[in-house]
Amino acid sequence: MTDPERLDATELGAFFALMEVSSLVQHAVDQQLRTDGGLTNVQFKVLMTLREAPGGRLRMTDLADDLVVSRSGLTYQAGLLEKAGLVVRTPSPEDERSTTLSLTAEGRQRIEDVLSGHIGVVRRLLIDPLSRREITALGEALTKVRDHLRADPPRSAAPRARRRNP
Amino acid sequence: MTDPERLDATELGAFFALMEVSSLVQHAVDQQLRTDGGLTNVQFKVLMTLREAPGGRLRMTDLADDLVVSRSGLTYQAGLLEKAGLVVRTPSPEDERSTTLSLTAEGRQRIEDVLSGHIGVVRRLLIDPLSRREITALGEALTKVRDHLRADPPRSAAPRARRRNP
DNA sequence: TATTGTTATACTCTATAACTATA
DNA sequence: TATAGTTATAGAGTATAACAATA
Repeated sequence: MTDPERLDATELGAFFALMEVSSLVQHAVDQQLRTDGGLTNVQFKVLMTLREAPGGRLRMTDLADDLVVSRSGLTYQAGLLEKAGLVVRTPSPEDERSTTLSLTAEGRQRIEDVLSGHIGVVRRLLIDPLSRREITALGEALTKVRDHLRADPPRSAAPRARRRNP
Repeated sequence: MTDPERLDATELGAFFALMEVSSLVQHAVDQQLRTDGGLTNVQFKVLMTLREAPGGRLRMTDLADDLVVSRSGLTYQAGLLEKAGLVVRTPSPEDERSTTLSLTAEGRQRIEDVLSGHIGVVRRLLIDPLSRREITALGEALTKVRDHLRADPPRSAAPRARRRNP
């Protein structure tokens, strides 16, 4: 199609706008999570992932894979969250090697405390400035890109080989 | 308009797609910069900002403001870049307190070495999957959001008060 | 032997505060 | 007094490798 080593003004504009907007939104969200719930973004993701999981619990390794972090990194974050009472670590009955990380009632409450502000930030910064039409167009374009990225993951984003009980 | 504490499926989809796409693209770009030029994203930004500046040079403080980092943080990065020969620090003649950071020939070359791969990644991941129409729509929506974000900066993203020689 | 999770450790990056030198 | 830049220092977070327990 076009020269692969060049981007025209429209293409470059879309790229720069994407990076700037996501960075500003991310920054605002980080701040909101910290202010409203004393959570970092990673910690929020841990809690949200647990909440989505059946029973609000996941094995450490599976969770680490979901979040694409090292197991030792997750151990560190789980320690912080457990100390805060938002999560508990319990040995798994079926496999004594495993640890199950479970959301506590406090953890669920913390998500509640934070979620409406979270949504508020997103709405105010990203949604409100756009017409319905533009939101749809934005979502469709980005979803298309995401599907391509997932189909052909850029090396480092590739999910780890998932070892399931054989 | 709508309930500020809720986002419908379309709105939520746009938000999630934005965060996932930007994160994957950022990750791919980081890797490309590291592989092709041994540069982190911050270092690349330093070099690019210098290249855009008249004479390829900027005062440390001005550069720190541009990049929204602390001066000590920039000192650290400037040290790395200088050790790599991509940049030189020279005392300013007009104001003996100031240090001017300048791009070296090597620094310019390094940008060249990295830039086509950089553009290639962006094209391959973000541009190629989209039609021309979609690229335009994406850029327009994001530009609109960006303009709003800049007009009403989310606290922490506010540019610092710029002290100019009074 | 392989896997789970933790620990010990090292490294990168960032920022705050103290400091030096100019203005 | 105020500003420019560096340095000393500390803190957060990440990962790799070694380890203990279990499969």
